[in-house]
Amino acid sequence: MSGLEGNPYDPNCPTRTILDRIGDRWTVLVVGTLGHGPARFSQLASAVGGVSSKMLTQTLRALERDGLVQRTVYAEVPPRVEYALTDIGQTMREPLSALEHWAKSYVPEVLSAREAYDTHHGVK
Amino acid sequence: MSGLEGNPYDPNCPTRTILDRIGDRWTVLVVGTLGHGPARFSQLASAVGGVSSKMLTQTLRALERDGLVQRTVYAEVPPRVEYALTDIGQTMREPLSALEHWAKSYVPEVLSAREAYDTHHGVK
DNA sequence: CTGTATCCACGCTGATACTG
DNA sequence: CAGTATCAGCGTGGATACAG
Repeated sequence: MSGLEGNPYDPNCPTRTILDRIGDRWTVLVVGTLGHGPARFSQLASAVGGVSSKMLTQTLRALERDGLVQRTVYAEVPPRVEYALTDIGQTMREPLSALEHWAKSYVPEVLSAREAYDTHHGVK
Repeated sequence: MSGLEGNPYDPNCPTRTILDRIGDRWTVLVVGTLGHGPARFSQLASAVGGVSSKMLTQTLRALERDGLVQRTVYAEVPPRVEYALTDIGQTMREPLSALEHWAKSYVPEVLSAREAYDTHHGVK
């Protein structure tokens, strides 16, 4: 019964695990970019936009550790490193797309609900 | 083009908006619980488990502000407050379920990928 | 019962500088 | 090119106490 309910700290709760991963600021953007095909570190950096190399590395490492992204280093000079979604990584795009689709459909309403709320209560 | 790509700080990016909301620790649990039907504050508290009243209130207020949850106060003694998903709130359950379903299917693999990774690299 | 008010510690994140 | 190292700031969330 560890789905939309359950202890949020339970490391065995699958939903919490994935939520913790996609809840950060860059993971979804990186997965979305890699969905178009493999990309190099610098390509990802400019495609995502505004991400520091530290954060990009950190995001990529987490994804790699989870088996969602494949990291390939080519022994060249200058160094070339390519990242690609694994098969599992690919499957994650679907629920993410569902979320994106929902967002595009309803967030405008959410935003206007916020305005209305802020108008009737104190806007800070 | 503000979907799985785009500026993560853009307040107009729908995906970012929803990700910011469900990325926290309690929102998904609360929505999941309310999916079974309306519930009172104390019912939510025990159903979710481990949440402080501060955090539960904060989560509920955010959901209410976004028009996803309806808050109804009954002028009784002792006070009774009931929370329920709005129509829009209900629609959000679908993409959340998709995510949950994905999680249940693939997180076991993710977890073993982590173990494998930690074995080959330094485990802390 | 249903919250509100404080205080505080932790972790995430960005900026900056440096390296193979 | 593709990172790593270090540091500092800020927000998020928990504990606790109190209130309508």
